[in-house]
Amino acid sequence: MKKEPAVLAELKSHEGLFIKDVHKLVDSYPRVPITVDCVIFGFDENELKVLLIRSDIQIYKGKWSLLGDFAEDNEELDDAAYRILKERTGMSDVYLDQVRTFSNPKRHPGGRVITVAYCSLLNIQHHELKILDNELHWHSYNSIANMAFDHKEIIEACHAWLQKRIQEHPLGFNLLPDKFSLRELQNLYEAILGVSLDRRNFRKKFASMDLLIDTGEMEEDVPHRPGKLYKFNFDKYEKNKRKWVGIDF
Amino acid sequence: MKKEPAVLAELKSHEGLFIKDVHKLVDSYPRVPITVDCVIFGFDENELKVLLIRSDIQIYKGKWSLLGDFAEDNEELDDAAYRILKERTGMSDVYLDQVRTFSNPKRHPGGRVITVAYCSLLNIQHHELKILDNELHWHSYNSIANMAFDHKEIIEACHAWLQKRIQEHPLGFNLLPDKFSLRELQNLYEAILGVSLDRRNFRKKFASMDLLIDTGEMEEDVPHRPGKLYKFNFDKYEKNKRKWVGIDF
DNA sequence: GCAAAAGTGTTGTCCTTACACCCATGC
DNA sequence: GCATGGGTGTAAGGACAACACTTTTGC
Repeated sequence: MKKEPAVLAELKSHEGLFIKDVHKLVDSYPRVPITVDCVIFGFDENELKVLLIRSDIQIYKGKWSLLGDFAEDNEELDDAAYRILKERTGMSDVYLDQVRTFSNPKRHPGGRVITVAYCSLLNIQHHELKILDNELHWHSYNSIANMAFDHKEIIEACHAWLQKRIQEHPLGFNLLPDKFSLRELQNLYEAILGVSLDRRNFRKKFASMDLLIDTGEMEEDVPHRPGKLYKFNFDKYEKNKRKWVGIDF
Repeated sequence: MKKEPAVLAELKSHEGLFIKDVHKLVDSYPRVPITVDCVIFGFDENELKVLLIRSDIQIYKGKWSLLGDFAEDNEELDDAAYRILKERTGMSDVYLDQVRTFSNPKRHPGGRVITVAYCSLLNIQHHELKILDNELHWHSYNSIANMAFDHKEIIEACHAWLQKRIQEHPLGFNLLPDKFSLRELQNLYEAILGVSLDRRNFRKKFASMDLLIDTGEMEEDVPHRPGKLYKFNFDKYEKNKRKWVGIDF
C-alpha cells in the first residue's frame, strides 16, 4: 500500500489512529485558486447567443472570454456564479446550473487554476445589459471563435449540456419572453439542436403535453397573420413530473 | 459597477488596461484545498454495492467515508481520481466519470474544502480487494447510513447520475463479468433502477438492439437450467452511436 | 417429479413521422 | 392579390406494455 505521509502519521492519535486535529489536516493539503465561469445563453433573432467580454489579459489581447471570477473565501460556488451574473449583468433570478469542472493544470497561463463551469439561460429582451465593461455583449453561438483560455471547450461542453437538457426539461422557456408564440418556441429548439423540425408535429407535441397556457393574446407587429401567445405552466409541470424508466442507447 | 480591487488595477498597464503579469494575478486569488471523492459502484448477489472505508477522522469515529484524497499540485482531477482508485484498490482501466463539485463551505469540519465527485463502476468478481486498510469493503447501497462529511449526499448524487446514465449508455456492462447471462443483466438494471421489469420485454429489447454477442457458452454451476452467456459488442455500439432528437418532459 | 429459471409470440395501444391544404393578416 | 406564416388531420409504421406456456437442468 501507499506509504502514509509523515504529516498524516503525526496527526493520528496512538490509540485509534484517528486524526484529531482536522484543521491541521486541511492545512496540510495543497491549495488551488478556484474560479467560476458562466456560460450565459440568450436567444434573439432566431439565434442562440452567448454573453462574452474581452479578456483582461495581455497575452489574450483581442480574444473573448467568459464571465468569470475567483470564488471568495467561504463562498459556495453556486453563490459565486450568481454573484458574477449579478455583478456583470445586473440580473438575478436567472436559471443557473453547474455543468462541469475543468482542471487541466495548463489551462491558465498564470499557473494552476481550477474552474467550475456554470450554464445560465436568460431572456435577452427582459434584461437589458447596463454594464458594458470589456465590450460585454451577445455573440452568436455559431460564430464563436478566438476564445481565451480553454473557454471554447467550456462553451462547447455547456452547449452539449444544453442540447441534452432542453430535450428532457422545460429549460427553453427561460430564454423566451413570458409570453411566446409556438413559432418562437420552435425556432428556439431548432437553433439549439441544430435541426429542423416539422411544424405540425412540433405543435401537436406541445398540445398533447398540455403544459402551455393560452393567454388569449396574440402577437402584434408581425408582418403576417399573428399567432397566439402562450405561457408555460410551470406549476402543472412540477406537479406531474414523472419518473421515466426505459433503456435506450 | 463593481469597484476593481486595487491589486487588479495595479496589474493593468496604462495603455491598454491589460493585465501583464498573469502569475501575479493568479497569486492574488484565494486558494482552496481540493479533494476528489470516488463513489465506486459494484454489483454482487443481485445488489448494488458501494466501496467505503472507515473515516480517519476522530469526530467521525465509526462513520463511513468515500475513498478520497486531495489533488496533488498540478494534477488533473481525472488523474487524481484514477490514482485514488489505483492506490486503494489496485485497479486501473476502470470506468470513471466526473459527476459534480461540492463546495458548501461547511462541508468539512477542518475548514473549507471543495470536493469533486467521481463515479466509478467496476466488476467485483474481476477485482479482488487486496488493500483492506480502514476496513475497506463493499456495502450494499440500500443499507448505507452513518456517513462522514456530506458523503451521503455525494453518494445519492452519484446514484441518481448512474440511474439516468445507465438508461442511455451501456455502462452497466462494466459492473458485470465479461460474459453474463440476460438474467444477470436484468437483475443489474432492476437493482440500479429500483423497479422490476418484464423479462420477455427486457430480452426482446436487447435482442432488437443487436448489441449482444452470443459467446456460445452457457452458465455453469447454477441450480437450474443454464442460460446463454453474452458479451457486449462495444465496437458495434461505438460505430452506430446515433444522435437522438426528441422532446420529452 | 419437482423446483427454478430459460426461452419464446401476439395483440393492442400509443407515439412518431410524413405529408398538404386553407386561413388570417400586413402590405 | 400576394407573401408570410398560422393553424389543422390523417394514415402508416414502430416501439412498448401486458400477458402464459413449454423447455431444460439440478436435485
